[in-house]
Amino acid sequence: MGVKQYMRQGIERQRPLTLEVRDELERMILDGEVAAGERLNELTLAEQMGVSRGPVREAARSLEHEGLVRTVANQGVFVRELSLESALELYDLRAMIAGYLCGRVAEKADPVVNKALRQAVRDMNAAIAAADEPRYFEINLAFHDRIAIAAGTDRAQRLYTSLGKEVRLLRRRVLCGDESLRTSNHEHDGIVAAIEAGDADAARAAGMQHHLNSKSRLKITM
Amino acid sequence: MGVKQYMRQGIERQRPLTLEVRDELERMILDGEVAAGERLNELTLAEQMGVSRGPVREAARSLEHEGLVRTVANQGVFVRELSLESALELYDLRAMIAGYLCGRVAEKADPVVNKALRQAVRDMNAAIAAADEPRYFEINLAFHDRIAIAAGTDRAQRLYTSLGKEVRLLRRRVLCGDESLRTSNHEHDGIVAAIEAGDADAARAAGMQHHLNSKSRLKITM
DNA sequence: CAACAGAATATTGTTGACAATCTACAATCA
DNA sequence: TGATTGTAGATTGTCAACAATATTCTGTTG
Repeated sequence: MGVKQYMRQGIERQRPLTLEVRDELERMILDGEVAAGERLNELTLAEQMGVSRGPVREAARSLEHEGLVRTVANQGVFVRELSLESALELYDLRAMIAGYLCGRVAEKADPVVNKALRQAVRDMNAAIAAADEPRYFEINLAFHDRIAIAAGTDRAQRLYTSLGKEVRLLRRRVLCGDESLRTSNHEHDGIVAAIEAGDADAARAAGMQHHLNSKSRLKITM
Repeated sequence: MGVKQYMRQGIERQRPLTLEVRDELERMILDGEVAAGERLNELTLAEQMGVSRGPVREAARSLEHEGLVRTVANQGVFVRELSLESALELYDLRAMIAGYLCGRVAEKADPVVNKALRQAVRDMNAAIAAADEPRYFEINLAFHDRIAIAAGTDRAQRLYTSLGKEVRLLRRRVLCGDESLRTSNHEHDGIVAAIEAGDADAARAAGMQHHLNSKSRLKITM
C-alpha cells in the first residue's frame, strides 16, 4: 500500500535517514528552535521530516548519548536543561581533554599540522584587526578541530567535539569584544609555540588553561 | 495475529526491552562471548532474546556510543577491535577523568563518603591478607564507583564508567598477584588520605597516578 | 582455470499497525 | 468541596512486513 517509497525528493541517498534526522534534530536543539526542557514528540517530528518514527527514535537515542536530550521511559525525550553549575563542570572536563589533545599533537611534531596551526593564529589576528568577529569564530573552531584531529586519538576527539556541543545548550555567548579575542588568540599563540617546540607538557598546560580561561570569560558575562 | 503479546514469561516489566537487550549485549561482548571484529546479526540476536529487531537495533546503537561496537551503514555492527595503542590512550583519558573525580570528592568533604572509602581500603587489605582476589576486585570496583558517584558530576561519572568498559575489550587481566594488589591498595590509601585532608590537588594527582600505574601494570603483562 | 556478469540469497533500512502506558479530564462518592 | 476512580485520548514501546542494499553463489567466457 505504501505508494510513497522512502526515496525522498529524487535525491539518491546512501546515507541512512537516521543520520539525516540526527543532524537535523541536533541543529534544532543547538540553534534553540526547541526550548530547553521541551519534549520532542516522535510523531510530530517524523511527519515534519517526512520519515517514520523509527529513524526519529534512533536519532533521539543518539542525541541522548551526546547529552543533548534526556529520555524518560514511556514519557519521551526532553531537551536537556543544563544548569550553569553543570556547564562549568563540562568546561573543566573539556579543558582536560583539550590539554591531552594538545600534548599529543606536540608529541607528533607533524610539520604540516604545525604550519597550519601557526597560519590559523595569524589569520585570527587578521580577523581581529579587521573587526570580523564571525570570521574569527570560524577560524577558531577550525583551529581547535584541527588540533583534535591531529592528535590522532579518535575517542578523545569525539569526546572533545561532543562536550563542545553539550556546552552550547547553555546558549551563552562567550568571548565577546575585541579585548577578549586578543587575549584568547594570544593563548592560541602560546599553545602553538609549545607544540612547535615539541614540549608536550607545556602544550598540555597551555591547552587546558586556554579552555579554563574561556570558562572564566563565560562566568563574567553572566 | 500476534497471539504472543510482548509480556514475556509472566514477569511484569516496566523496563523497556531495549535496555534489557542492551545489558545482555554488553555482557556478551565484555564476557567475550562474541569475538572482536565479529558481526552482530540483528535477526539472530532478536530471535535468541525473543524480541524483534527494533530493540536490538536501538541497543546496538547505544553500545556504539559507548565504543563497544562500530557500525557500518548497510553492513551491520561489529564488535570493536581495540588495538593496544588505543587501549593505552583510553587509560590516559580515564586517568584524567579519575583524577578530576577524586579532586571533586576531596572538595565535597562528605564525611559519610570518606568513611566508606576508608573502610573499603581496609577491606581490600583484608582481602589481600586472605588471598581472596575475587573479593579484592569486587571491592576495588565498588571503591572507584563510589568515588565516581560521590563526585556528583553525572557526565564525568558516566564517562569514567564507559571508558572502563571500553578498556575491557582488550580482554587482558591487569593487576595479578599479591604484590600488585598490595601496591595498588597502597595507592588507594594515598587517594583516600588526600580526600580526607580535603586536598583537591593532591587527590587529583593521586587518582590520576593510580590509573596511570594500572596502565603500566597492564603493559608489563603483555 | 581465472575473471567476470548476473541471479539468488541474506541482511540491513524503513515503514505502518498494534499493544502498553501515561495524561487529562470528567463523574462519583465521602 | 475535595479526593478518588474511571474513562478517553495521546504518546511511547514493540512488532512484523516490505524496500534497498550488500553478499554469495553459479554459470559463462576468455
